Amino acid sequence: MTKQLTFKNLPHKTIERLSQYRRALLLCLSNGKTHIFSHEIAKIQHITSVQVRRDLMLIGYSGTLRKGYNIEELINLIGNIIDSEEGINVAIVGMGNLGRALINYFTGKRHKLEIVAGFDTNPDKIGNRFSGVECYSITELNKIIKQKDIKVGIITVPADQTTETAKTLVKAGIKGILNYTPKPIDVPDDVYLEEYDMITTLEKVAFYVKMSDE
Amino acid sequence: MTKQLTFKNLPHKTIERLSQYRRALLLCLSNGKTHIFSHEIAKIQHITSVQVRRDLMLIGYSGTLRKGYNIEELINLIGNIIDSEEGINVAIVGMGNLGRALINYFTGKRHKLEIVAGFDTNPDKIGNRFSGVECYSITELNKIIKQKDIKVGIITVPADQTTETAKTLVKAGIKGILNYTPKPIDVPDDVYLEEYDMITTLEKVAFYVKMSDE
DNA sequence: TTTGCACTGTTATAAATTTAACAACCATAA
DNA sequence: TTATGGTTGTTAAATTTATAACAGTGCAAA
Repeated sequence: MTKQLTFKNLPHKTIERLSQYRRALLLCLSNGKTHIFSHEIAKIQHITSVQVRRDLMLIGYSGTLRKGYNIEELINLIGNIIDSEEGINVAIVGMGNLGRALINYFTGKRHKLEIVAGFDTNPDKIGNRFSGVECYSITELNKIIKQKDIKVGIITVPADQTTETAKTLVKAGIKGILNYTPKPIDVPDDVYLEEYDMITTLEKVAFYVKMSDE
Repeated sequence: MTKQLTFKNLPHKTIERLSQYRRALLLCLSNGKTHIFSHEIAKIQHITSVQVRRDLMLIGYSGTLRKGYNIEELINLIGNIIDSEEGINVAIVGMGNLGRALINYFTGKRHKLEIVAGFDTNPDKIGNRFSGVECYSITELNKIIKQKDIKVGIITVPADQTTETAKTLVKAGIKGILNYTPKPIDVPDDVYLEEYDMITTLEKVAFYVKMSDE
Protein backbone atom coordinates (compact mmCIF):
# COMPACT_ATOMS: atom_id res chain seq x y z
CA MET A 1 0.00 0.00 0.00
CA THR A 2 3.03 2.28 0.31
CA LYS A 3 4.24 4.54 -2.45
CA GLN A 4 6.44 2.98 -5.08
CA LEU A 5 10.06 2.94 -4.08
CA THR A 6 11.48 2.27 -7.51
CA PHE A 7 10.83 4.29 -10.59
CA LYS A 8 11.19 1.48 -13.07
CA ASN A 9 7.78 1.96 -14.56
CA LEU A 10 7.67 5.66 -15.05
CA PRO A 11 6.47 6.38 -18.58
CA HIS A 12 9.29 7.01 -21.02
CA LYS A 13 7.91 10.41 -21.84
CA THR A 14 7.87 11.34 -18.20
CA ILE A 15 11.55 10.50 -17.91
CA GLU A 16 12.28 12.80 -20.82
CA ARG A 17 10.25 15.60 -19.33
CA LEU A 18 11.86 15.23 -15.91
CA SER A 19 15.21 15.85 -17.52
CA GLN A 20 13.79 18.93 -19.19
CA TYR A 21 12.10 20.18 -16.06
CA ARG A 22 15.37 19.95 -14.24
CA ARG A 23 17.17 21.99 -16.84
CA ALA A 24 14.50 24.67 -16.69
CA LEU A 25 14.51 24.61 -12.91
CA LEU A 26 18.27 25.01 -12.71
CA LEU A 27 17.91 28.10 -14.83
CA CYS A 28 15.17 29.49 -12.60
CA LEU A 29 17.23 28.77 -9.51
CA SER A 30 20.18 30.66 -10.93
CA ASN A 31 17.83 33.59 -11.44
CA GLY A 32 17.08 33.62 -7.73
CA LYS A 33 13.63 32.02 -7.86
CA THR A 34 12.82 29.62 -5.03
CA HIS A 35 9.34 28.39 -5.95
CA ILE A 36 7.52 27.73 -9.18
CA PHE A 37 3.95 26.92 -10.23
CA SER A 38 3.05 24.02 -12.47
CA HIS A 39 1.76 26.40 -15.11
CA GLU A 40 5.07 28.22 -15.19
CA ILE A 41 6.98 25.02 -15.88
CA ALA A 42 4.35 24.12 -18.43
CA LYS A 43 4.75 27.39 -20.26
CA ILE A 44 8.49 26.92 -20.62
CA GLN A 45 8.11 23.38 -21.94
CA HIS A 46 5.09 24.04 -24.18
CA ILE A 47 2.93 21.56 -22.39
CA THR A 48 -0.05 21.79 -20.07
CA SER A 49 0.11 22.34 -16.36
CA VAL A 50 -1.87 19.14 -15.88
CA GLN A 51 0.90 17.20 -17.46
CA VAL A 52 3.45 18.75 -15.16
CA ARG A 53 1.40 17.99 -12.07
CA ARG A 54 0.79 14.48 -13.26
CA ASP A 55 4.49 13.85 -13.79
CA LEU A 56 5.29 15.20 -10.35
CA MET A 57 2.56 13.07 -8.87
CA LEU A 58 4.15 10.01 -10.46
CA ILE A 59 7.43 10.73 -8.73
CA GLY A 60 5.65 11.41 -5.48
CA TYR A 61 6.50 15.06 -5.13
CA SER A 62 4.12 17.48 -3.48
CA GLY A 63 4.14 21.22 -3.77
CA THR A 64 2.72 23.80 -1.44
CA LEU A 65 -0.73 25.06 -2.14
CA ARG A 66 -0.73 28.54 -3.67
CA LYS A 67 3.03 28.69 -3.39
CA GLY A 68 4.03 26.10 -5.92
CA TYR A 69 6.96 23.71 -5.93
CA ASN A 70 10.22 24.24 -4.13
CA ILE A 71 12.69 24.44 -6.96
CA GLU A 72 15.72 23.19 -5.10
CA GLU A 73 13.89 20.22 -3.59
CA LEU A 74 12.47 19.28 -6.95
CA ILE A 75 15.84 19.47 -8.67
CA ASN A 76 17.27 17.17 -6.04
CA LEU A 77 14.43 14.72 -6.30
CA ILE A 78 14.69 14.53 -10.07
CA GLY A 79 18.41 13.98 -9.65
CA ASN A 80 17.75 11.11 -7.26
CA ILE A 81 15.54 9.49 -9.82
CA ILE A 82 17.34 9.92 -13.10
CA ASP A 83 20.97 10.22 -12.06
CA SER A 84 23.09 7.32 -11.05
CA GLU A 85 24.55 7.87 -7.61
CA GLU A 86 28.08 6.94 -8.56
CA GLY A 87 27.87 8.68 -11.94
CA ILE A 88 28.02 7.20 -15.41
CA ASN A 89 30.90 7.49 -17.82
CA VAL A 90 30.24 8.12 -21.49
CA ALA A 91 32.32 7.73 -24.63
CA ILE A 92 31.85 9.34 -28.01
CA VAL A 93 32.87 7.37 -31.06
CA GLY A 94 33.49 9.68 -33.99
CA MET A 95 35.18 12.97 -33.24
CA GLY A 96 33.93 14.80 -36.28
CA ASN A 97 31.83 17.94 -36.07
CA LEU A 98 28.91 16.21 -34.42
CA GLY A 99 31.03 14.43 -31.83
CA ARG A 100 32.81 17.62 -30.92
CA ALA A 101 29.52 19.52 -30.79
CA LEU A 102 28.18 17.04 -28.27
CA ILE A 103 31.29 17.34 -26.15
CA ASN A 104 30.86 21.10 -26.08
CA TYR A 105 27.25 20.74 -25.04
CA PHE A 106 27.93 18.44 -22.14
CA THR A 107 31.26 19.32 -20.74
CA GLY A 108 31.04 20.62 -17.22
CA LYS A 109 27.26 20.62 -17.12
CA ARG A 110 26.23 17.23 -15.76
CA HIS A 111 28.46 16.08 -13.00
CA LYS A 112 26.76 12.69 -12.78
CA LEU A 113 27.24 12.08 -16.48
CA GLU A 114 30.66 12.61 -17.89
CA ILE A 115 32.19 12.15 -21.31
CA VAL A 116 35.52 10.61 -20.46
CA ALA A 117 36.82 9.50 -23.84
CA GLY A 118 36.51 10.10 -27.56
CA PHE A 119 37.47 7.70 -30.32
CA ASP A 120 38.38 8.22 -33.95
CA THR A 121 40.39 6.65 -36.74
CA ASN A 122 41.98 9.87 -37.92
CA PRO A 123 45.64 9.97 -36.77
CA ASP A 124 45.52 13.77 -36.69
CA LYS A 125 42.90 13.64 -33.98
CA ILE A 126 44.24 10.76 -31.91
CA GLY A 127 46.17 12.00 -28.92
CA ASN A 128 44.58 15.44 -28.95
CA ARG A 129 42.08 16.82 -26.51
CA PHE A 130 38.80 18.43 -27.49
CA SER A 131 37.22 20.54 -24.78
CA GLY A 132 39.21 18.49 -22.35
CA VAL A 133 38.21 15.09 -23.71
CA GLU A 134 41.05 12.96 -24.96
CA CYS A 135 40.74 11.29 -28.33
CA TYR A 136 41.94 7.70 -28.58
CA SER A 137 42.39 5.38 -31.50
CA ILE A 138 39.39 3.20 -32.11
CA THR A 139 41.72 0.21 -31.85
CA GLU A 140 42.00 1.00 -28.16
CA LEU A 141 38.27 1.18 -27.65
CA ASN A 142 37.86 -2.14 -25.93
CA LYS A 143 40.70 -1.47 -23.53
CA ILE A 144 39.67 2.08 -22.63
CA ILE A 145 36.00 1.23 -22.19
CA LYS A 146 36.92 -1.32 -19.58
CA GLN A 147 39.67 0.72 -18.00
CA LYS A 148 37.49 3.76 -17.50
CA ASP A 149 34.32 1.80 -16.74
CA ILE A 150 32.40 3.44 -19.56
CA LYS A 151 28.75 2.40 -19.67
CA VAL A 152 27.27 4.53 -22.45
CA GLY A 153 28.49 5.08 -25.99
CA ILE A 154 27.43 7.78 -28.42
CA ILE A 155 27.91 6.95 -32.09
CA THR A 156 28.69 9.89 -34.34
CA VAL A 157 30.73 8.20 -37.02
CA PRO A 158 29.95 8.39 -40.75
CA ALA A 159 26.95 6.24 -41.71
CA ASP A 160 28.98 3.53 -43.38
CA GLN A 161 30.93 2.82 -40.21
CA THR A 162 27.90 2.63 -37.97
CA THR A 163 27.35 -1.12 -37.90
CA GLU A 164 30.96 -1.92 -37.18
CA THR A 165 31.17 0.73 -34.47
CA ALA A 166 28.09 -0.64 -32.76
CA LYS A 167 29.53 -4.14 -32.79
CA THR A 168 32.77 -2.94 -31.27
CA LEU A 169 30.94 -1.11 -28.52
CA VAL A 170 28.73 -4.08 -27.71
CA LYS A 171 31.71 -6.40 -27.61
CA ALA A 172 33.44 -4.04 -25.21
CA GLY A 173 30.51 -4.47 -22.84
CA ILE A 174 28.74 -1.16 -23.24
CA LYS A 175 25.33 -0.93 -21.56
CA GLY A 176 23.64 1.84 -23.52
CA ILE A 177 24.06 3.26 -27.01
CA LEU A 178 22.89 6.53 -28.44
CA ASN A 179 23.09 6.35 -32.22
CA TYR A 180 23.13 9.66 -34.05
CA THR A 181 23.86 8.23 -37.47
CA PRO A 182 21.02 7.72 -39.96
CA LYS A 183 21.74 3.99 -40.07
CA PRO A 184 19.75 1.83 -37.64
CA ILE A 185 21.75 -0.70 -35.66
CA ASP A 186 21.01 -3.99 -33.94
CA VAL A 187 22.02 -4.61 -30.36
CA PRO A 188 21.43 -7.43 -27.89
CA ASP A 189 18.46 -7.11 -25.55
CA ASP A 190 20.56 -6.17 -22.58
CA VAL A 191 21.90 -3.06 -24.28
CA TYR A 192 19.60 -0.05 -24.15
CA LEU A 193 19.42 1.62 -27.54
CA GLU A 194 18.20 5.05 -28.50
CA GLU A 195 18.40 6.20 -32.09
CA TYR A 196 17.94 9.69 -33.36
CA ASP A 197 17.98 10.61 -36.96
CA MET A 198 18.41 14.26 -37.84
CA ILE A 199 17.40 13.79 -41.44
CA THR A 200 14.05 12.32 -40.42
CA THR A 201 13.35 15.23 -38.13
CA LEU A 202 14.15 17.79 -40.79
CA GLU A 203 12.00 15.95 -43.30
CA LYS A 204 9.19 15.95 -40.80
CA VAL A 205 9.42 19.70 -40.29
CA ALA A 206 9.48 20.18 -44.06
CA PHE A 207 6.41 17.98 -44.41
CA TYR A 208 4.35 19.98 -41.95
CA VAL A 209 5.50 23.23 -43.51
CA LYS A 210 4.41 21.94 -46.88
CA MET A 211 1.08 20.85 -45.43
CA SER A 212 0.41 24.24 -43.91
CA ASP A 213 0.72 25.67 -47.41
CA GLU A 214 -1.92 23.42 -48.93
CA MET B 1 -16.13 6.98 -50.54
CA THR B 2 -12.89 7.42 -52.47
CA LYS B 3 -9.48 7.11 -50.91
CA GLN B 4 -8.09 10.14 -49.17
CA LEU B 5 -6.31 12.47 -51.53
CA THR B 6 -4.51 14.49 -48.91
CA PHE B 7 -2.27 13.13 -46.22
CA LYS B 8 -2.92 15.80 -43.65
CA ASN B 9 -4.03 13.41 -41.00
CA LEU B 10 -1.37 10.79 -41.20
CA PRO B 11 -0.11 10.06 -37.69
CA HIS B 12 3.04 11.95 -36.80
CA LYS B 13 4.86 8.73 -36.12
CA THR B 14 3.93 7.41 -39.52
CA ILE B 15 5.45 10.47 -41.16
CA GLU B 16 8.66 9.84 -39.29
CA ARG B 17 8.72 6.20 -40.28
CA LEU B 18 8.03 6.98 -43.92
CA SER B 19 11.13 9.11 -44.00
CA GLN B 20 13.07 6.25 -42.47
CA TYR B 21 11.59 3.66 -44.80
CA ARG B 22 12.65 5.75 -47.73
CA ARG B 23 16.20 5.98 -46.51
CA ALA B 24 16.36 2.22 -46.03
CA LEU B 25 14.75 1.64 -49.42
CA LEU B 26 17.21 3.88 -51.21
CA LEU B 27 19.97 1.81 -49.73
CA CYS B 28 18.35 -1.44 -50.84
CA LEU B 29 17.81 -0.05 -54.31
CA SER B 30 21.46 0.89 -54.60
CA ASN B 31 22.27 -2.70 -53.70
CA GLY B 32 20.30 -3.88 -56.71
CA LYS B 33 17.20 -5.08 -54.90
CA THR B 34 13.90 -4.41 -56.65
CA HIS B 35 11.35 -5.76 -54.17
CA ILE B 36 11.13 -5.99 -50.41
CA PHE B 37 8.85 -7.67 -47.86
CA SER B 38 7.28 -5.87 -44.96
CA HIS B 39 9.21 -7.98 -42.51
CA GLU B 40 12.49 -6.98 -44.14
CA ILE B 41 11.74 -3.30 -43.73
CA ALA B 42 10.60 -4.03 -40.20
CA LYS B 43 13.85 -5.75 -39.31
CA ILE B 44 15.93 -2.80 -40.46
CA GLN B 45 13.84 -0.32 -38.49
CA HIS B 46 13.41 -2.46 -35.35
CA ILE B 47 9.66 -2.50 -35.63
CA THR B 48 7.05 -5.10 -36.49
CA SER B 49 5.97 -6.01 -39.99
CA VAL B 50 2.39 -5.18 -39.04
CA GLN B 51 3.41 -1.64 -38.40
CA VAL B 52 5.05 -1.38 -41.76
CA ARG B 53 2.01 -2.76 -43.56
CA ARG B 54 -0.25 -0.49 -41.60
CA ASP B 55 1.78 2.57 -42.51
CA LEU B 56 1.73 1.59 -46.17
CA MET B 57 -1.99 0.97 -45.98
CA LEU B 58 -2.45 4.49 -44.66
CA ILE B 59 -0.70 5.93 -47.67
CA GLY B 60 -2.67 3.65 -49.96
CA TYR B 61 0.19 1.61 -51.30
CA SER B 62 -0.28 -2.03 -52.22
CA GLY B 63 2.42 -4.61 -52.65
CA THR B 64 2.37 -7.77 -54.65
CA LEU B 65 1.46 -10.91 -52.82
CA ARG B 66 4.45 -13.16 -52.15
CA LYS B 67 6.71 -10.72 -53.93
CA GLY B 68 6.59 -7.78 -51.59
CA TYR B 69 6.70 -4.09 -52.36
CA ASN B 70 8.27 -2.53 -55.42
CA ILE B 71 11.07 -0.51 -53.94
CA GLU B 72 11.26 2.13 -56.63
CA GLU B 73 7.51 2.73 -56.67
CA LEU B 74 7.41 2.99 -52.91
CA ILE B 75 10.28 5.45 -52.81
CA ASN B 76 8.47 7.61 -55.33
CA LEU B 77 5.20 7.44 -53.48
CA ILE B 78 6.81 8.40 -50.19
CA GLY B 79 8.47 11.26 -52.02
CA ASN B 80 5.13 12.44 -53.35
CA ILE B 81 3.77 12.52 -49.85
CA ILE B 82 6.52 14.00 -47.75
CA ASP B 83 8.44 16.08 -50.24
CA SER B 84 7.31 19.40 -51.53
CA GLU B 85 7.13 19.39 -55.30
CA GLU B 86 9.03 22.61 -55.78
CA GLY B 87 11.50 21.81 -53.00
CA ILE B 88 12.03 23.58 -49.70
CA ASN B 89 14.99 25.76 -48.82
CA VAL B 90 16.56 25.52 -45.40
CA ALA B 91 18.87 27.76 -43.42
CA ILE B 92 21.11 26.92 -40.51
CA VAL B 93 21.67 29.54 -37.86
CA GLY B 94 24.84 28.85 -35.95
CA MET B 95 27.78 27.51 -37.91
CA GLY B 96 29.56 25.90 -35.00
CA ASN B 97 30.32 22.21 -34.87
CA LEU B 98 26.71 21.17 -34.81
CA GLY B 99 25.68 23.39 -37.68
CA ARG B 100 28.53 22.18 -39.82
CA ALA B 101 27.80 18.56 -38.88
CA LEU B 102 24.24 18.97 -40.12
CA ILE B 103 25.42 20.50 -43.36
CA ASN B 104 27.69 17.51 -43.93
CA TYR B 105 24.84 15.13 -43.26
CA PHE B 106 22.46 16.71 -45.70
CA THR B 107 24.46 18.10 -48.50
CA GLY B 108 23.73 16.41 -51.77
CA LYS B 109 21.39 13.84 -50.27
CA ARG B 110 17.93 15.30 -50.40
CA HIS B 111 17.33 17.18 -53.61
CA LYS B 112 13.90 18.39 -52.50
CA LEU B 113 15.32 19.78 -49.30
CA GLU B 114 18.34 21.96 -49.58
CA ILE B 115 20.39 23.94 -47.11
CA VAL B 116 20.98 27.16 -49.00
CA ALA B 117 22.44 29.43 -46.33
CA GLY B 118 24.22 29.45 -43.01
CA PHE B 119 24.35 32.31 -40.53
CA ASP B 120 26.76 33.20 -37.78
CA THR B 121 28.07 36.18 -35.86
CA ASN B 122 31.73 35.18 -36.05
CA PRO B 123 33.51 37.38 -38.63
CA ASP B 124 35.99 34.57 -39.33
CA LYS B 125 33.18 32.41 -40.63
CA ILE B 126 31.16 34.99 -42.50
CA GLY B 127 31.90 34.89 -46.20
CA ASN B 128 33.29 31.37 -46.11
CA ARG B 129 31.69 28.25 -47.50
CA PHE B 130 31.22 25.06 -45.52
CA SER B 131 30.56 21.99 -47.65
CA GLY B 132 29.34 24.38 -50.28
CA VAL B 133 27.02 26.35 -48.03
CA GLU B 134 27.83 30.03 -47.73
CA CYS B 135 27.91 31.62 -44.31
CA TYR B 136 26.29 35.02 -43.95
CA SER B 137 26.22 37.49 -41.12
CA ILE B 138 23.20 37.12 -38.93
CA THR B 139 22.47 40.78 -39.60
CA GLU B 140 21.61 39.78 -43.15
CA LEU B 141 19.28 37.02 -42.07
CA ASN B 142 16.05 38.80 -42.82
CA LYS B 143 17.20 39.81 -46.27
CA ILE B 144 18.61 36.43 -47.28
CA ILE B 145 15.63 34.45 -45.97
CA LYS B 146 13.35 36.44 -48.22
CA GLN B 147 15.73 36.57 -51.15
CA LYS B 148 16.26 32.84 -51.21
CA ASP B 149 12.71 31.94 -50.20
CA ILE B 150 13.85 29.97 -47.18
CA LYS B 151 11.01 28.26 -45.36
CA VAL B 152 12.74 26.21 -42.65
CA GLY B 153 15.35 27.29 -40.13
CA ILE B 154 17.56 25.09 -37.98
CA ILE B 155 18.84 26.66 -34.79
CA THR B 156 22.26 25.48 -33.65
CA VAL B 157 23.46 28.56 -31.82
CA PRO B 158 24.69 28.56 -28.20
CA ALA B 159 21.85 28.23 -25.71
CA ASP B 160 21.93 31.85 -24.58
CA GLN B 161 21.28 33.10 -28.11
CA THR B 162 18.38 30.79 -28.77
CA THR B 163 15.48 33.06 -27.94
CA GLU B 164 16.80 35.95 -29.96
CA THR B 165 17.57 33.74 -32.94
CA ALA B 166 14.08 32.32 -32.91
CA LYS B 167 12.57 35.79 -32.86
CA THR B 168 14.69 36.87 -35.79
CA LEU B 169 13.67 33.83 -37.80
CA VAL B 170 10.00 34.30 -37.05
CA LYS B 171 10.16 37.94 -37.96
CA ALA B 172 11.78 37.02 -41.27
CA GLY B 173 8.73 34.91 -42.06
CA ILE B 174 10.09 31.41 -41.55
CA LYS B 175 7.48 28.63 -41.62
CA GLY B 176 9.18 25.88 -39.68
CA ILE B 177 11.87 25.76 -37.02
CA LEU B 178 14.00 22.90 -35.82
CA ASN B 179 15.59 23.84 -32.53
CA TYR B 180 18.64 21.84 -31.49
CA THR B 181 19.54 23.97 -28.52
CA PRO B 182 18.55 22.85 -25.03
CA LYS B 183 16.50 26.00 -24.57
CA PRO B 184 12.80 25.76 -25.51
CA ILE B 185 11.46 28.58 -27.65
CA ASP B 186 8.04 30.11 -28.28
CA VAL B 187 6.73 30.59 -31.77
CA PRO B 188 3.40 31.75 -33.22
CA ASP B 189 0.84 29.08 -34.09
CA ASP B 190 1.50 29.30 -37.80
CA VAL B 191 5.14 28.30 -37.41
CA TYR B 192 5.75 24.57 -37.09
CA LEU B 193 8.19 23.87 -34.30
CA GLU B 194 10.20 20.77 -33.54
CA GLU B 195 12.61 20.73 -30.63
CA TYR B 196 15.24 18.18 -29.92
CA ASP B 197 17.41 18.19 -26.92
CA MET B 198 20.52 16.06 -26.97
CA ILE B 199 21.10 16.33 -23.26
CA THR B 200 17.67 14.91 -22.51
CA THR B 201 18.26 11.93 -24.75
CA LEU B 202 21.60 11.15 -23.17
CA GLU B 203 20.11 11.46 -19.71
CA LYS B 204 17.37 9.08 -20.76
CA VAL B 205 19.86 6.49 -21.96
CA ALA B 206 21.79 6.87 -18.73
CA PHE B 207 18.60 6.43 -16.73
CA TYR B 208 17.71 3.15 -18.40
CA VAL B 209 21.26 1.91 -18.08
CA LYS B 210 21.15 2.70 -14.39
CA MET B 211 17.79 0.95 -14.10
CA SER B 212 19.05 -2.19 -15.75
CA ASP B 213 21.67 -2.36 -13.02
CA GLU B 214 19.20 -2.27 -10.17
C1' DT C 1 -6.11 -30.57 -58.91
C1' DT C 2 -5.66 -29.82 -54.18
C1' DT C 3 -3.25 -28.58 -50.04
C1' DG C 4 -0.21 -25.94 -47.50
C1' DC C 5 2.34 -21.94 -47.00
C1' DA C 6 3.96 -17.26 -46.94
C1' DC C 7 2.60 -13.11 -47.69
C1' DT C 8 -0.66 -8.80 -47.82
C1' DG C 9 -4.42 -5.76 -46.19
C1' DT C 10 -7.70 -4.65 -42.78
C1' DT C 11 -10.34 -4.63 -38.72
C1' DA C 12 -10.40 -5.25 -33.78
C1' DT C 13 -8.10 -4.86 -29.47
C1' DA C 14 -4.76 -3.26 -26.27
C1' DA C 15 -1.38 -0.20 -24.46
C1' DA C 16 0.62 4.26 -23.83
C1' DT C 17 -0.01 8.99 -23.43
C1' DT C 18 -2.48 13.22 -22.98
C1' DT C 19 -6.27 15.93 -21.59
C1' DA C 20 -10.33 16.90 -18.98
C1' DA C 21 -12.88 17.14 -14.79
C1' DC C 22 -13.17 18.05 -10.26
C1' DA C 23 -12.56 17.71 -5.13
C1' DA C 24 -9.64 19.67 -1.62
C1' DC C 25 -7.25 23.40 0.22
C1' DC C 26 -6.22 27.86 2.04
C1' DA C 27 -4.82 32.84 1.50
C1' DT C 28 -7.19 36.91 0.89
C1' DA C 29 -10.78 40.23 0.71
C1' DA C 30 -15.41 41.52 1.55
C1' DT D 1 -17.18 35.03 9.21
C1' DT D 2 -18.06 33.90 4.73
C1' DA D 3 -17.28 33.95 -0.01
C1' DT D 4 -13.84 34.14 -3.92
C1' DG D 5 -10.10 32.72 -6.58
C1' DG D 6 -6.10 30.30 -7.62
C1' DT D 7 -3.58 26.22 -7.10
C1' DT D 8 -2.60 21.28 -6.10
C1' DG D 9 -3.44 16.21 -6.52
C1' DT D 10 -6.09 12.58 -8.43
C1' DT D 11 -9.36 10.01 -10.94
C1' DA D 12 -11.84 9.55 -15.31
C1' DA D 13 -12.14 10.07 -20.22
C1' DA D 14 -10.24 10.80 -24.71
C1' DT D 15 -6.79 10.42 -27.96
C1' DT D 16 -2.94 8.52 -30.12
C1' DT D 17 -0.18 4.74 -31.14
C1' DA D 18 1.03 -0.11 -31.43
C1' DT D 19 -0.23 -4.93 -31.49
C1' DA D 20 -2.95 -8.82 -32.42
C1' DA D 21 -6.07 -11.44 -35.07
C1' DC D 22 -7.49 -13.04 -39.15
C1' DA D 23 -9.50 -13.23 -43.88
C1' DG D 24 -7.87 -13.21 -48.57
C1' DT D 25 -4.68 -14.48 -52.14
C1' DG D 26 -1.95 -16.99 -55.24
C1' DC D 27 2.45 -19.63 -55.78
C1' DA D 28 4.54 -24.16 -55.22
C1' DA D 29 4.66 -28.82 -54.32
C1' DA D 30 2.33 -33.09 -54.16
